[in-house]
Amino acid sequence: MASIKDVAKAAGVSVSTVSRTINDNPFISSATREKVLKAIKELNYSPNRMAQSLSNNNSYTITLIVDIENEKSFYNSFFYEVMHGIEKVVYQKEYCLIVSNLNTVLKNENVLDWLIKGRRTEGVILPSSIIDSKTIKKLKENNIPFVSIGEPENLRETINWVDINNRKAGEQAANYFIDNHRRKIAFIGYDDSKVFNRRRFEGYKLALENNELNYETNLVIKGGNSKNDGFRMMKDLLNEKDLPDSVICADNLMSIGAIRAIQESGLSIPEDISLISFDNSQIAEIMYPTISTINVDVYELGLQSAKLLFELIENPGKREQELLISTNIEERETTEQEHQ
Amino acid sequence: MASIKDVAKAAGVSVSTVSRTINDNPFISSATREKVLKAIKELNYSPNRMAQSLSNNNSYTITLIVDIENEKSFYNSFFYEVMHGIEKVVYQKEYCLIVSNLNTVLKNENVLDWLIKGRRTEGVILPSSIIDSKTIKKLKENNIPFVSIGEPENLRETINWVDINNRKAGEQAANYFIDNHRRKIAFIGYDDSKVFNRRRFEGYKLALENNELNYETNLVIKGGNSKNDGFRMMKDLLNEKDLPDSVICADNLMSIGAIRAIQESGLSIPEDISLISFDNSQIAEIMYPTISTINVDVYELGLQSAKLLFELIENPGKREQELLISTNIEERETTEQEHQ
DNA sequence: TTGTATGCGTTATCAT
DNA sequence: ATGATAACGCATACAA
Repeated sequence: MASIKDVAKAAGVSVSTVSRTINDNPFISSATREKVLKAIKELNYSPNRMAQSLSNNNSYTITLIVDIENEKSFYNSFFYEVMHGIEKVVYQKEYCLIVSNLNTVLKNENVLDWLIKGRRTEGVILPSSIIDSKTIKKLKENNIPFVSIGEPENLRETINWVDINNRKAGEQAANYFIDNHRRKIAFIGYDDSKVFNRRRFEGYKLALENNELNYETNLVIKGGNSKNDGFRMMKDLLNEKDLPDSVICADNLMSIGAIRAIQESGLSIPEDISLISFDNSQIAEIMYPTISTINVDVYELGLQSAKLLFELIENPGKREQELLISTNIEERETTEQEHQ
Repeated sequence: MASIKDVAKAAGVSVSTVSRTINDNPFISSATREKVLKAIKELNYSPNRMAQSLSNNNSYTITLIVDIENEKSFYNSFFYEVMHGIEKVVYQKEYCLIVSNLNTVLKNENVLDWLIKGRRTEGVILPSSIIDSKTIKKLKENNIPFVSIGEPENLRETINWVDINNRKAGEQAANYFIDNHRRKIAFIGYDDSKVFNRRRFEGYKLALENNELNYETNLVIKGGNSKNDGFRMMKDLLNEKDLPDSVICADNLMSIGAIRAIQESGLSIPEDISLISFDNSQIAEIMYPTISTINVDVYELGLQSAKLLFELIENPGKREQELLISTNIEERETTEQEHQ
């Protein structure tokens, strides 16, 4: 493989001149530039990134830490979509994207420490779930810019983060029903241990209040996100004396069980009970009936995270930012479109 | 950040000695080793990977090229699961995994060229779909070991590849039905433009022949893999005079439509028609009924690919290998377990 | 505008 | 067993 020296020799100039040509240095005559460019082409030369890295003290690499509880739990393709958004901007910047699992351990330390100590990354994008004061301290001490995927919780420090606008999303869901003359809007799968879930619930409540609707506690069911959870919660709801005319599922999987419960009870969707869920995956489209959702653009989430990260890399000392990605409603068969 | 020089100074030895200590060189007295180790700990020293890369001419990085037709088509989490398998072995080897999209373009060249020319990768794992003679030539010329995810097609060259044992999988599906005294086994979604699909079909045929069952062409329906495809194909099948007693879906999504069609016709699953599909995702588990599948271990596929890649990296000139990952049957509600 | 020399942090060769 | 030094490929301060 040709090195910068070979090019210099071939072009009859010094290595510095070649280096300047590569890096678009303005102080170079167009005559010699042509010579150099010609030699570069003839030798099929391309700078060695490793050497550039060492010289510039820049790894030209950013890292995505992915949060997988265990090897078999990657059902949820959330991070995969996030990754593609990130990828887009990273390669545009001529950086590389390295991906690693949160619980990878190397030489008795976690990947993040390993990457930082090896000077292999210029910035990191990581899930809010793993961010604590210790991690923040470490990253800051090493001057590694980072952005959190998801709103962090229980944190004294202000950090940069990007998330879906879940409060607005909850509001959107409730407003949609209200616009469609639904008045008894249930919210199932409420789980206040998860920020995104709590935010959606807040939005739901807010929309009710803004429309002077009563907030009925018996229409809010707490629970998890499995299909069985959804089934049970919906059953509970259907056992009440007065039924809801619409349901917001706080997360995606539970909606499948909930729909099943409604169908089993003999009620029809969307006529008797209209249903909306939150999603970004194919599930909503493959079910019978297809599920109306507040569409969550996870690709955009990744894209914006990466953009923010590069802003931090390029302008150190920038103020912390919080960014919320807006959602939109995707009407499918579990809702009807009366209001249009 | 402390460099090897700082450590040398602190320990009162030369940089060579420190380097030897780091690299477990045997010709070093335990006394000085202790001194060096102590200094390393005190200075919190860690070797700079960029410098090691330059000196050793090793990027300590391997690349996964992911095949995404467009930004919105990452529904299928196939590559995400593959990635986790790869990740596992890559970091075990203290390498990094960089991930990039197939159609990323940099400086008028594709990522692969860019990575190779920048000496940023020691090996690459890429989908069979993008492997052609030109790509092979390029990789071989640059001495970059590579392994294909999936059996390649229309290739003169022999290359290293890993795939699911799809023929065996097809056989497994058919044999399962045969063992359960099903005799009219349909195969829907046959698509001979896809290797994995064709292999499954071959296995299906093989199992029939081995059991002296008639191969009935009207029980084989060609088609795609959408839920609507599945619905239509199953409808076609149900319009025949003699119905199948069991159905093998050549791919996952179509099974959802197929099940729907059976249900609409008033037949029951699995009593009247038993159904099996191929999958590795959550879909099979969230449907009503849950779908029996030939379980495809995509994580293992990634893991083995990476293992093979490192074998190639460590033993250049090794003979080409083909590796098939075996499948197993996951019985769920669309089949009954008579044979046990 | 161009060239020379030095440094980036390692490893490897050759002494000792 | 240890040390001095060149080399890896590039960027840059300084000199010309």
